[in-house]
Amino acid sequence: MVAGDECAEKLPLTPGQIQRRHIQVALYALQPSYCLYEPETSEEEVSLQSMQGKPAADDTASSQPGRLFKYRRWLGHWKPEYDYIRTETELALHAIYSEDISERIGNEPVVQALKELMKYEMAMLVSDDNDDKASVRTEAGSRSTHDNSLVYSRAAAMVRACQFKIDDTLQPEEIPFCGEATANKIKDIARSGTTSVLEAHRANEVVCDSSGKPRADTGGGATRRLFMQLPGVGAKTAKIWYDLGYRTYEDLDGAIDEGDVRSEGGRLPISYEQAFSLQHRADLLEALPASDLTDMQAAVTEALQHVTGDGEWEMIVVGGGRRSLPSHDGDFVITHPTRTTEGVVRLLVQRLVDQKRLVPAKQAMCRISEGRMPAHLDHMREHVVHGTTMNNNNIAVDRFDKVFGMFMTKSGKVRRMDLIITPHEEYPFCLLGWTGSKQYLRFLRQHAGNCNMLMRREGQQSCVVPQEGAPYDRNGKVWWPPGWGEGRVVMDEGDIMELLGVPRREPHERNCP
DNA sequence: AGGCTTTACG
DNA sequence: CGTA
DNA sequence: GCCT
Repeated sequence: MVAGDECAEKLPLTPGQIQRRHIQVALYALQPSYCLYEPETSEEEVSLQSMQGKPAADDTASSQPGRLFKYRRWLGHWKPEYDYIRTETELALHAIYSEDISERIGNEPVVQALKELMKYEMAMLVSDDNDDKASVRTEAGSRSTHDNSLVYSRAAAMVRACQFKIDDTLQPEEIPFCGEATANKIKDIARSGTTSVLEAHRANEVVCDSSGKPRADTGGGATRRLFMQLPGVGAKTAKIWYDLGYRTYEDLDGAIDEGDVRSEGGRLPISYEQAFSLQHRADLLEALPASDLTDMQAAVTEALQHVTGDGEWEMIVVGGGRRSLPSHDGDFVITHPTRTTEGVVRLLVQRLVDQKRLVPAKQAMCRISEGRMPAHLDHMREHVVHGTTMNNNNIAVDRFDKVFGMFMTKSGKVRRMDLIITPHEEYPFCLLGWTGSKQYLRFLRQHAGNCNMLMRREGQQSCVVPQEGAPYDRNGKVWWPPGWGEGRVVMDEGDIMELLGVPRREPHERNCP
């Protein structure tokens, strides 16, 4: 939007523009916690009042106050400042995503159906290796399965937050991210509990798009999704197995028993990691009882104590478990108030394997990644020094040290366990990022204007490391979002949300499916 | 017309 | 290729 | 497929 860009040069700022800046600050926050601060135009003191929603006098030309007012029934309430929210994404962050609520209202069955559709789309996600970027889009505007899974994911989230009971009188404009095609499916589901596309997937049939054309490579959805539930089996492998004619886990068992595996000259391509998952599928597909989480916590704490001689490590459950959902694995963030976390991962893994609590890499999935945040930081500094624009891509990747492995419980069960180790300064950001949900984070990132950061046409970018210094504008002048200043550091997740200009949400309120 | 995470590690 |  |  040309008008909007010019506006940014002049001020006063609209709430939307202000928030875009918070994002810059918070984004470094969000993922690896380093940020390219967007300088420019910021000598003015931004008043809290303007942040609260009074539009700048001249702003109404380029924005449309109240455009989202039609969603008030969905959100369940409305405040004057919402009139100045510009995007569905930002509005979405004002909702609460709690299973309890959608359950009580009666929309949870619709959520589950949409979620199931999303998973089928992910199972269809096999790189159609043919097209170069030029021919990616087929005429009708329908695109990749990834796009479709995004649609379902967002729709499922919107339905979970929806404050009214959905029935078959639903209109497309009533719920964000639900246009005609999605609204029709939702109506089907509300009426009958299912919809044709879903039934086709469940029956392993080829699926048609909204214009009625059969989509290529969409057969076998149910079977492919079944196979994909095994750790180490992705969309590609699932499709290969399906295409070879396997339909059940028992089929795969049989192939192995008969020595019909490819590594022995047979047909079935299966890695030892995948074979391990298949063998222990009963354990791995089970939801974890709380006792397993405490078991993991105790074993890991002991190991940390043993390899560092230090008992002050902090370890907290993240992932679905922290959002009070039953989960199929144990996710933990580990930090230490004073000690360096460098090099701890390897020692930790070694100890856990020695203690027979972690299945060694030779037998099953056990992946260790050592983060490279220092390298990343150097990289950014180099760009700042040279005044060049750094590719924003690097901001989005997670560079924490981590382990993805198979844990043995005391009761002899095999469970997936993820450990993420972070320096103490990064702790709140790491927590937020690993608590999810995935879709909540997508909204957060999109709101943060992830892309805008690299779209600076000119000028320098300042690199700001949280708690090492203040953000600057182009003139070297310090600029902080309202409520923030020199001495204040991010202490918890809520601070990050505040910097991003979105309401604070407890973990159980971030359950976008 | 083009954005929707993104990419390093094993 | 699969992982978060 | 939905949004800007």
